[in-house]
Amino acid sequence: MRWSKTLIPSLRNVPKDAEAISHQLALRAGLIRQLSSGVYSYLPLGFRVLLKIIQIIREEMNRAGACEVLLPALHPAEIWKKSGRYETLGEDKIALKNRAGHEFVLGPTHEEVITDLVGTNIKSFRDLPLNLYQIQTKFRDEARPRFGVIRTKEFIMKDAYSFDADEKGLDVNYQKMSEAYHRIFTRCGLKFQVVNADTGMMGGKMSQEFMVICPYGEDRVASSEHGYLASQDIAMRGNPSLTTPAPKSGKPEMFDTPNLRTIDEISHRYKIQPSHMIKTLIYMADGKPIAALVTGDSEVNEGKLRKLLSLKELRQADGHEILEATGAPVGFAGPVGLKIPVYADWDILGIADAVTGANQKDKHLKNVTIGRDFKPTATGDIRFVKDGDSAPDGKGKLVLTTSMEIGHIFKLGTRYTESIGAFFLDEKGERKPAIMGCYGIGVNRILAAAIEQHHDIKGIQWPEAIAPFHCEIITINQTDEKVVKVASDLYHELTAAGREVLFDDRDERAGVKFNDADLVGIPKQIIIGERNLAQGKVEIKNRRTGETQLVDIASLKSHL
RNA sequence: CGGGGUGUAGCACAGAGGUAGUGCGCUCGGUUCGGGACCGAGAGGUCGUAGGUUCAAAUCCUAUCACCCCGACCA
Repeated sequence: MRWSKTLIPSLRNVPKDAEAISHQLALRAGLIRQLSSGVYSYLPLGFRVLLKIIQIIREEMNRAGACEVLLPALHPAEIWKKSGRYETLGEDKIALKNRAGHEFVLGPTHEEVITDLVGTNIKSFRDLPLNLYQIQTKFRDEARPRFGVIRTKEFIMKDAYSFDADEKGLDVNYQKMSEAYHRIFTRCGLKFQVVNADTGMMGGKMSQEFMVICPYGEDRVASSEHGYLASQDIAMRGNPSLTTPAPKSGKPEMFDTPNLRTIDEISHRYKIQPSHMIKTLIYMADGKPIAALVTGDSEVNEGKLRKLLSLKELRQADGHEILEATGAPVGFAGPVGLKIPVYADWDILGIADAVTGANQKDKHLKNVTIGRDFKPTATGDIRFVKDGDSAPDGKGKLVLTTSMEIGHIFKLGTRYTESIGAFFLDEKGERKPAIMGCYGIGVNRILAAAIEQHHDIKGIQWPEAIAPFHCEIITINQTDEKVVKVASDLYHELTAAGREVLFDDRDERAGVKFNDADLVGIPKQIIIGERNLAQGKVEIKNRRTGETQLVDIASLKSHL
């Protein structure tokens, strides 16, 4: 590809307000262009990277025994309604209507359509197992697109769905896919780890996330040096078994806090450590109010609380419900005198003489001590883990790292096959729903992750396997006939030999071309200038190591 | 959906009631040319959009839209 005939923008001349490194470099190196919030065009350089990634995914899916299909981006809402997920899709869903008034969903995910498709095509256990995948654009009306290409409204996903006759079969497929994912991400040059994850709204029994550690991910992973590894959403911690210190005070005392509702406001105003405050949150648990207590510097993990209490539904109470449950408006709840069940995090056992809400408008209490002034219904691990918490196995401490999710695999079970209808007859002639697994990869995120993990101050250092080109030919002086002749001969020769070559044939100064080449990050640079040409030599530079070598033109190919 | 911010040339920004500006990029001419050159001459904008105040609005007011950031949310 000739640089001058390609849509590569002027690389010095690109917005520099981007947050994530991958976003900034993707813009500056001419891979992408923003169209609107969370929607990007891929320019030739970026698109070639996507194609490389897609090719690797195809090869590995094939090895894992999956078959490629292509499902429509528009799904009849009827199918979604059957799964029960349509109503709850909420913000995520982009719906359209046709002229007849029928509603369509612009596919945020494809469990429903694939299950419908498979359901009408399988009859017998002999038709299983089945593993189908596609690589397709997904649309999600993300509330907040972020970090450039890392979270977008429109993105390319490889999604695979397995259907099995029994649990054992699902385990086999799940394992195969897990191995395929390991190979894919390794081939793409990524360092990653696999963590147990929350199954979230998808339901199902088991799921694992493939996480890439980088400073601009949205997710946090908790790990211990003894091998504990889990997403922060579900990470547990060891019981610190705290004993409550003896209170220094006699009894709780009320004080005025006009219009001070948040932990921040009170800790600032009265110089109290947030860790010495009891944050009291009111939830509606299966329709009944409960209180959850954590220290002021912690956050309640609703997922953990829900599990601990075996609840179906848990949501934050609204202002009206809080007033009813505590007798005070939002911001003044506290455990003392509360009539509803109170669940305290273990941390609360470790503080005496704490500050908390008084259940009266504009009032808080100080000198509140657990056990003496209130008795929780139960204590447990109900907050998000923090750096330095002890690991749940009691061995070592937890460390949190920021990371980006690039793949997710689920054992779904029969949720969709039952509701949408994908049944088969087993050996005994019994009608059974197929057992399903689903497996997703964010293709664009691999591109972002690769940049996050492979760059330096000058630009991108593409891993060989997904670099947009194998090498870049740079002419030092595009007006020198001999240089141009040698360069374009070489370009044609290498291209004919199957090498992917970018030919920087612009009439720019050498410095500009060198800097652009380093920014774009193609692994090998072939530098052609009259000085070396006089000796019949050209220079090869390795982008990653910076090493250069002078070689004879004739022997160039053997050096690439 | 809540809180904050920004919309002026392709990009980054300045202008805070009275010829529409600067830097980079772009075009042309010349000198240069192995790590982001220099000189000279140009082209390019109904100042996001709509309404209002005013003799006069990029500037003040109102509404609206877009984008960014922080939260809420999130396969």
